[in-house]
Amino acid sequence: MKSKKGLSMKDIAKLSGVSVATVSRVLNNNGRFSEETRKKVMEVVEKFNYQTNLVARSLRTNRSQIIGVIVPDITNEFFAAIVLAIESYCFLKGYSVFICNTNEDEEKETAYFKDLIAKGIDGLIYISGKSDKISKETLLKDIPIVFIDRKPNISSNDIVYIASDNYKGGVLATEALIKRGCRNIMILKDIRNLSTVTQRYLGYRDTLMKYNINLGEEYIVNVKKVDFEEARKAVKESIKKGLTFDSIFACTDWLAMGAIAALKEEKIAIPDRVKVIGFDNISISKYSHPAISTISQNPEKLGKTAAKVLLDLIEGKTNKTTNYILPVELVLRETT
Amino acid sequence: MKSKKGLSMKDIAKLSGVSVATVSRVLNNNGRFSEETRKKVMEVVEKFNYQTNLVARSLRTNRSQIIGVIVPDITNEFFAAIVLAIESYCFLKGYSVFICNTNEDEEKETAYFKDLIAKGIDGLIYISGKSDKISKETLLKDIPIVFIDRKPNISSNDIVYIASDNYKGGVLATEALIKRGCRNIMILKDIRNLSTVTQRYLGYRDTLMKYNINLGEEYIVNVKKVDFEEARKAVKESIKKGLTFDSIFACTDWLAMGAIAALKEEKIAIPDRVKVIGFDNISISKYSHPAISTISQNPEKLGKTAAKVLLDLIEGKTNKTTNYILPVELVLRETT
DNA sequence: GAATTCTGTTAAATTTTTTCATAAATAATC
DNA sequence: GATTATTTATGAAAAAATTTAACAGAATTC
Repeated sequence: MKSKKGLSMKDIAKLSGVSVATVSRVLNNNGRFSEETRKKVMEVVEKFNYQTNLVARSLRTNRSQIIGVIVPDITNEFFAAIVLAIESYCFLKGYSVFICNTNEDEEKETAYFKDLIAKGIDGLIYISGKSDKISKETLLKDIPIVFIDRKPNISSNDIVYIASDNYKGGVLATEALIKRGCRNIMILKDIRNLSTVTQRYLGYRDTLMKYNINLGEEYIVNVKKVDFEEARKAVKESIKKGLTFDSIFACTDWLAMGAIAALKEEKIAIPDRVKVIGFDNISISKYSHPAISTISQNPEKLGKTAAKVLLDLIEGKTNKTTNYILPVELVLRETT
Repeated sequence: MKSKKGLSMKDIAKLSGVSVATVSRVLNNNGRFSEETRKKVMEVVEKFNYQTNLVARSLRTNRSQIIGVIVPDITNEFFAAIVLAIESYCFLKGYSVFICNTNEDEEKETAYFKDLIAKGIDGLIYISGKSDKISKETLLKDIPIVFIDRKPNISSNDIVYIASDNYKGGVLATEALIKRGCRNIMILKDIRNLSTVTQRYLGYRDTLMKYNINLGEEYIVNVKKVDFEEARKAVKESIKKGLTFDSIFACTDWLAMGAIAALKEEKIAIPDRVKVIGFDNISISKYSHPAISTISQNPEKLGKTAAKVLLDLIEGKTNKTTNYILPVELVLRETT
């Protein structure tokens, strides 16, 4: 693959009869030059459709106008929406984004992180990553980092954390069920204690306490993976064990989907005998049957906020390290 | 944001008492060096966790180990699955990917294309892009390009086209409906004549002909946008107009979703009075009510194939410009 | 003693930005 | 109006980190 290399500044300089430095000055509107030379240079630039070699610029300036986004799974609608928002904002501001799917694989995360640094990214957005492993290395290079969704267990000047109000979401979901007469509320959640899930759980727990509801450990049903099948099996098992519950707070819409499948199979009427509420408000929750009540997050806002904060940090427009907690909303549909 | 720049080869050279070139040779396992020096160098490299500056390498070698992916909307599950497959394969092979959402905006497409070239990408995957606008510029720089899904209206040595067998999909869908007794089959499709949709339509048309079914123009219902609401409105309008149809072939699952919503609102029984079949087999089609029969594509295979072909082209392992048409499958569910 | 092999050094190349120096033009001073 | 001071425009050269090619010296083999 021989590549017909494009013109370089040197060529432009020669063609327009000035020095390389002058071309650079004109192109970047930086330093002094006469109107006359500007015109001369720009004519040649346009005639030959000259494009700056961004690799060379990056080497020289140590700035790349590139950020990295590390995300578990872009196939997940919620993450995809966040990424889209990041990408859109970055495009507007002249940044490109490296997309890095980790599938929660720590090794892949570390490998990507190193590679991104070596490629000279200006900043990094970490969506729900494992976040602990890289802490030390991260802090050595100091590019700004923004965490979305999952809280990092490290802190630094250049680190910001952005998430939805998961605690409030847990409260809203639980209260919605209690207001509809439920007392035996099962919570269906990821077994790993991710900050997001933990917050939702705490909202649930505190709300039960507030209403003087006391439930045994068996009402906390953990699944190994946030996945339709896992949820279906777990709920089915609880039914088989004879657990009496009148509602399920699923910490994810996909878990809710699985729970509903189990209930249907057992011919348990929704919402009459058991009510269900999910979390995330992914599109499927609206169109599945029955339509799932849920707590909606705003992934666009999460993504845009993250991108904005990161770019501001990169460009030195801010250096405050405040965290952002975005509001959630209760969406009532047919399962409650 | 002062950046504590990492060590350079020069530092490693100094620290291990050899020359820069020697360090390079050791690191790239290129040229000759003694085992002794190798050890000396690697010790220092590991001790200080040296990372090659990929920007400098890229500048010198004119190779970046980066590819670009231009995609209309990563939020679309089908595209997301393709992108994930691309990314996974690239990661395995040591490439990173720039993700570029265009939202079908031609200007954004062109801007991204230029930027990607300036950033020195080694190759490009175009998913269902507008593909015509950039043709000339594309061919000037000669990096290999692989098109997925939508057929480019240009051809070149370095261009490959990969898609599902959309024609066959159209045939399968239409035959499935005919076999279930349908004769008045509406086709619901995107008004833009994208190669994918056109192929599906031709499959439909030819199948009707094969079975001697003759339908008026009014059975071809076009929507401006592939979108739930558009489909709902369009189908509703056809009903109001008094069109008699016993089935709908929707060229996309999302269109099928909208069609079903319209039918439900009009209290038309599915599949008893009207059967529906979609295209793509996105996850929602399985879980919506009634579950949608559809033609399944294999986005993972599309993405992986595209990535493999592109990387082979980049690395000169192949230079054949064959196109790939991947098989589709009929998935029967409740709407037929 | 010549040819071959091995090892390491030096210098050039990639493209852009920046610093420094010089030349030219303009303004300020007496 | 001549001299100095200031401003403006431009070019030359260095720097950024790496790879590669040319080269030189030493060791080995024939």
